[in-house]
Amino acid sequence: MKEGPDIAQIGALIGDPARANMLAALTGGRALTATELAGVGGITVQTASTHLAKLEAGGLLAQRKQGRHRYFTLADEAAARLIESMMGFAAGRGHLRHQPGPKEPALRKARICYDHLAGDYGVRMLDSLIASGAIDAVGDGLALTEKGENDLKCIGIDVGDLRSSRRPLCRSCLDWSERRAHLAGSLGKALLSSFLDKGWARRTAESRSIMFSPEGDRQFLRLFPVDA
Amino acid sequence: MKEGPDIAQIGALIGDPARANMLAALTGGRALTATELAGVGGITVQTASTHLAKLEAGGLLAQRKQGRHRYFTLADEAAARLIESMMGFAAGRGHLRHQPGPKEPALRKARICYDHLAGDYGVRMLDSLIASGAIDAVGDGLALTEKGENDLKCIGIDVGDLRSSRRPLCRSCLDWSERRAHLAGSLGKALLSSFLDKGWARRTAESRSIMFSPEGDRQFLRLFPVDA
DNA sequence: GCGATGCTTCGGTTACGATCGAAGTATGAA
DNA sequence: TTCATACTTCGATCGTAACCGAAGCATCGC
Repeated sequence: MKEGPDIAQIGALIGDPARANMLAALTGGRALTATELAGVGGITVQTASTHLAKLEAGGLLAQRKQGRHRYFTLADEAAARLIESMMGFAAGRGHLRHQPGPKEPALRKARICYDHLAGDYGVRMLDSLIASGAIDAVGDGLALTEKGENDLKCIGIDVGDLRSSRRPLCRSCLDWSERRAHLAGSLGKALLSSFLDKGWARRTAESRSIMFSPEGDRQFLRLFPVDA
Repeated sequence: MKEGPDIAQIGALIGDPARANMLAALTGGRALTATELAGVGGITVQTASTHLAKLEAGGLLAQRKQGRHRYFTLADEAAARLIESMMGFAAGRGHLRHQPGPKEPALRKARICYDHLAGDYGVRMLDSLIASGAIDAVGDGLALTEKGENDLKCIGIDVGDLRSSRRPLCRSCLDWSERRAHLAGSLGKALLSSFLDKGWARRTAESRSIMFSPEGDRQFLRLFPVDA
């Protein structure tokens, strides 16, 4: 007389309105912080925190700690498909909205994140490096390929030097405006430095935004094309 | 600032353990009565009744009243897929069992239901008629085709006579042992009558079971093959 | 070091809904 | 008709979990 309880567990997780709103907001594929998700759910951060812990324990969410933020995403492809199939079933009734992100366009386009490039351009750069085979995305990590090492040498970056530091060469960093990964690590730092050195871009005094010159813009877009 | 509430509603419906057990039991595709579902859920019939009403209102279940029973099934293909995708997601954890049905083998094989054939043979007959194109299953209803009319004439059933009565020619009737549909209506009655007339089968005195003779059995199985 | 921010944990309140007993309705059988 | 079965509705109880205020960590920026 024993039953299959797990379907009830999953259902109950999704069944709370606040949690459902959070999950729906995450189907956009972008990572959101606990505070943002609290807003989405219409609850306080304390309550959101307990909800998020339950969702994570239930295998629906994954979190990624970054500084003092915690970025939450749907756990995996399967979780996303489950949520979407439920939204599909509920079609004909209520809808849902998104909630973009950032404020200043300049910050959104390109800015500094510790020591590397973030924003639209940062995301674009990593996407392009992966697409060209310069970087392998293995699971959550990033690895420079032999081809990538050669490509970088062509634009004046000697990876050998970077390897000597004990800091990781490539690290993936979650972008707070794009909510997708960009390149961090010593290589990310080196790339941004090279852009600044070449005069393609400069830091602004008061803000974190990076201003690309017209020529720098052209070079950057040529070097890191997006085809998709 | 408005959200998409329905996913939470669906989740909450599935999220209750008793309801989840009922839904899981119904993924077998067979219809179950409220009392049986109460047993499945480990609750009393009163509680089950309210649960079933909610599930029906939520679009997950459909019910079919038959005599003093109410047979519940998953509402449709979409509902079944949703439940199964949730069970798939919850895979690796709890399982579920089935709960067959009937008692006496003779009743299970063939019995009378008002005036037509029920049980394994009744279900088999309808399946075969549909497979051969004699009957079209359109939605919940059944319709005799031209081919079917000719086929029936060959075995001595004149459909013209049956049409003259105001009783529906074909009706689908839910089978309490097989939990699948068999053929009722005036055609169902006529078919059973012809079996009895031919001496293929006879009613038993004390029970509702129908006893097929060895020869009748052979003829019936030849006439209504199952290929799948 | 300091204060500010982002998030979690703790404690206590509150509300919702699952549950069942009892009574009511519908159908079938005798 | 009367009784039995299958199910629903009503009413009341009770447990669980959502919720928030306050306090506790952790991290960042200075």
